[in-house]
Amino acid sequence: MGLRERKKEETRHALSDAALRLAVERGLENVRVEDIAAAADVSPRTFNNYFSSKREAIVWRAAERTLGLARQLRERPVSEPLWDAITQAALSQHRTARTPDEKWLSGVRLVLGSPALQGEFLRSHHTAELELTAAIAERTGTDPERDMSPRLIAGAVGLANQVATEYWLEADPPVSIENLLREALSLLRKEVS
Amino acid sequence: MGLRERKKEETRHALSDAALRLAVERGLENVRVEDIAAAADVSPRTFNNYFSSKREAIVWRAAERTLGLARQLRERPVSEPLWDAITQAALSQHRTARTPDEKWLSGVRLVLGSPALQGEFLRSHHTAELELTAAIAERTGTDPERDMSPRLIAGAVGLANQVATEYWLEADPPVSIENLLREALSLLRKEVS
DNA sequence: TGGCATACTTGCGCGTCACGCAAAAAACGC
DNA sequence: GCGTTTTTTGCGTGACGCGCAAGTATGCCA
Repeated sequence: MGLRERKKEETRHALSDAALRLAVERGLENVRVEDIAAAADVSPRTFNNYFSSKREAIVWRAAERTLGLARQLRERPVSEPLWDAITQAALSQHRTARTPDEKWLSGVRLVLGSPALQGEFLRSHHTAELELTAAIAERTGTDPERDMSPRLIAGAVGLANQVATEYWLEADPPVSIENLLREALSLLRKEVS
Repeated sequence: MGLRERKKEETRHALSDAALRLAVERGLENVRVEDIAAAADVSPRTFNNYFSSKREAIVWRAAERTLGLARQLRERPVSEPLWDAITQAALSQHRTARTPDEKWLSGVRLVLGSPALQGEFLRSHHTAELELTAAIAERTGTDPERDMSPRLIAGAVGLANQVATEYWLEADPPVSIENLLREALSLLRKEVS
């Protein structure tokens, strides 16, 4: 990977980070694209070469996170039962981050609290689910064009993730997100009947 | 319901309809708020008293549709098993519209095809799911603040709807959406294990 | 029926945004 | 080094979202 591409990745991260940080600090409405660009030491016009809106920049990291789930799933032995593999892959997504990850927490709060960001978030999440669908279909040897089940399973996993996160955010006293996720996944198995 | 509120509803529908129609006709990018307002015979400024963006206006009808599911569910006898009631309520949502409902079809195509609208659509859908969650919790006598299952079931229903619609749109040869939805719901019951 | 209070509409103006275009600058390969 | 390709940047434009205050329609009670 040449200098060119490394720099691009760097800039992308810098912009996304700056966008999230500033938005958490002063609230989404009080951050102009100009500010983000300045924080990443780049011209305002360049910002739009990377992201087509503030929202997209803020949400980008979260989307990456979700794509990681699909990657993790592909790396698991095919001998493992599907649902187990999914559960492990999903759980490992949350283990990569340190437990109280304050930065992520404020990010989640911000995103889930702002209607404008919610839409962007759900959209990116939906896009990432396509990747997960492909990974599942590959593993089960199913054609996702004909059979809805890979898509449905991917959606169910996304749903579990989403709901677990929602409850984790509100939980008082705090609960570990791993437990919530595990519970959500197992409830989905049992209660949907 | 007084004249005042009736007129408001009327304007709201006129705006939403005009927005959808124009967007389908000329493509989202070629419709200005000004055009929508003109088509609904209202000042541009008034448009923003009803909707805070083009996207919101276009998606509004779809959101209403989803809220109907929750309403339908509440009207079903509590003696009926939950999953049956949900299935019937979901199916009836699609029966209210005439089968080939060309208008709805182009709307769906438009919405699912445009990234900007997808986000807005998913967001409104997500909001409507809260209502569905409440309806389910009420019916099962569960506290949705403590127990994730109503939320998960609502999400699963939304997912089935979404996936069924996606496949229905692509199906060649055409398949009835009722069958797809029924299949999605039953796959969710069985395959999530 | 008249008249007042309330709610809705409208015009204006401002700051911001997304993006096309073309020139300058940087990284690459030979 | 040097020409090529890719990226960054500045500028300009059309549109948007919304606050504000004045105008207009509706609801309601005497």
